[in-house]
Amino acid sequence: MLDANLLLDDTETVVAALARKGVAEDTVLAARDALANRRSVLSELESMRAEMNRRSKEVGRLMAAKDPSAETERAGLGDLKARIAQQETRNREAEDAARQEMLQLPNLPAPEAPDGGEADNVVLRSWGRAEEEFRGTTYRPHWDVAGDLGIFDPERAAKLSGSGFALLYGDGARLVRALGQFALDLHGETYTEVLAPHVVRGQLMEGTGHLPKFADDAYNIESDDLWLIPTGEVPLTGLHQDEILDPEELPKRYMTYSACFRREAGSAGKDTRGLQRVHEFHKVELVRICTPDTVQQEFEQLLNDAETSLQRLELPYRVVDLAAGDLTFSSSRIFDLEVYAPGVDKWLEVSSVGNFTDFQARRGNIRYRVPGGRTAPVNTLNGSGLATPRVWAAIIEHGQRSDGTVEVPEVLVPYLGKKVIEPRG
RNA sequence: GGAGGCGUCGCCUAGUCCGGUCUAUGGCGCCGCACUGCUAAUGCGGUUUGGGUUCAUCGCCCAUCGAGGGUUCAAAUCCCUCCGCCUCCGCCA
Repeated sequence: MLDANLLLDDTETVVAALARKGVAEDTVLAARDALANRRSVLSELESMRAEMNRRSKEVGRLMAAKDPSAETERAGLGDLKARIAQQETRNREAEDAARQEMLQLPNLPAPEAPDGGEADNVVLRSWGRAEEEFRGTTYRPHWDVAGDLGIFDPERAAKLSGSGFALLYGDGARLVRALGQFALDLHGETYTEVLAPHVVRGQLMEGTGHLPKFADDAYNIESDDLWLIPTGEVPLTGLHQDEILDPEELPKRYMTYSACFRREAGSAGKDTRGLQRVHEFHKVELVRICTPDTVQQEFEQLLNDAETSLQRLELPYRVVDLAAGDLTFSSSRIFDLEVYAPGVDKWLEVSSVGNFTDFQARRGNIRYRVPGGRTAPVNTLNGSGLATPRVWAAIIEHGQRSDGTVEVPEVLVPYLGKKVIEPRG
């Protein structure tokens, strides 16, 4: 949620900033007008209530004094009561309208984010072997390698749950668990490990910005009015909803290894082969909650943490600075980490490290006590510490050998219990 | 799933039966000031949250006693629905 006062007092700034995210000026102005209208309706309602409160107390005094005019005064309040009821209806409508408009507005992009859309994303740096070095050698896609090893079975996955689900066996399954364990151990010094529910209230989804606009992307359990989390970000960021935190206890750093559920509505058939895009996967998510004055530093550390995971796994990756028009709804700045997968010959997005400034904090009502005594929204950040399906695919493609076996990165050996994955017997 | 109990401004707590001086009591904690060589103790004052008005302060106004409705001139208090917690029973890993 944007700061209502900023939108009211400095509409031009908001219009200009959101234009970079592709939001039409009319949309912003509509929200501004809805806010202004709500404010004037509420103001009117409040003065009516003030009058009612004053005269009601007077009735009480007159009745206690046995004053005969009490009954007259009491009866005279009926009209005011009716007018207040009408104004309350108007106020409720104005408030709902303003809220709906505000929930539709995305976060402001950071001034430093590049202009333009997806085509204008900037590759900041690369790590590991260059893409060109893989030319001249034939790499098979992970679904072929893993299929032949007998550790990946998309056909039966479809039988169980429909298209877009994964089914892994033996070392394939164990590799997922190894990756999760590896990432948790790697980041355990910095982050508090959390095991949170995978099923949450809509309020939490709204807090992170996944609702109401993107309801079609998430799985909803209607019978209980609950949602399957699309990312561990949702419960971790939601931990402190409606709380006022002591600045002494900030920053808070949490991580969770969780399943993630995504309907991927609208993206069917696009780069979906193998494990590139699945409805359910496992991920270690990193979340930081801090004050605005430390957010930049926390952001850099978070990016560094996400990169460290890939470096330890010896996977070549690049850091992409997303252009304003390609930023997600709730973010102000995002650095994507993309791993090069030689089998599919593509850069796979494996982590999206984002700064959400106070946008999620406003939606989720997460505040801290400013030294002066006032409260202010905190800042939130998150990024994948390790997302298994695409990293899993990259490891299979990089480690494949001519005899069909797969050599895994050294750091995973203790977790997998072996250096080479061989065909399942 | 069933029965019962409970939910008050950081924590504990009074108030709810019987609606109006509740502008929500008291204690603890915390903040400020005074006293004091320092600390402690003591005294005085302040301390829910959100919004509005104001350049800002002070002040004033509105809402807020788990949430949402209802009754009433008036609701912490009466009625309804929901949520959460506790105890017992059932079921179960």
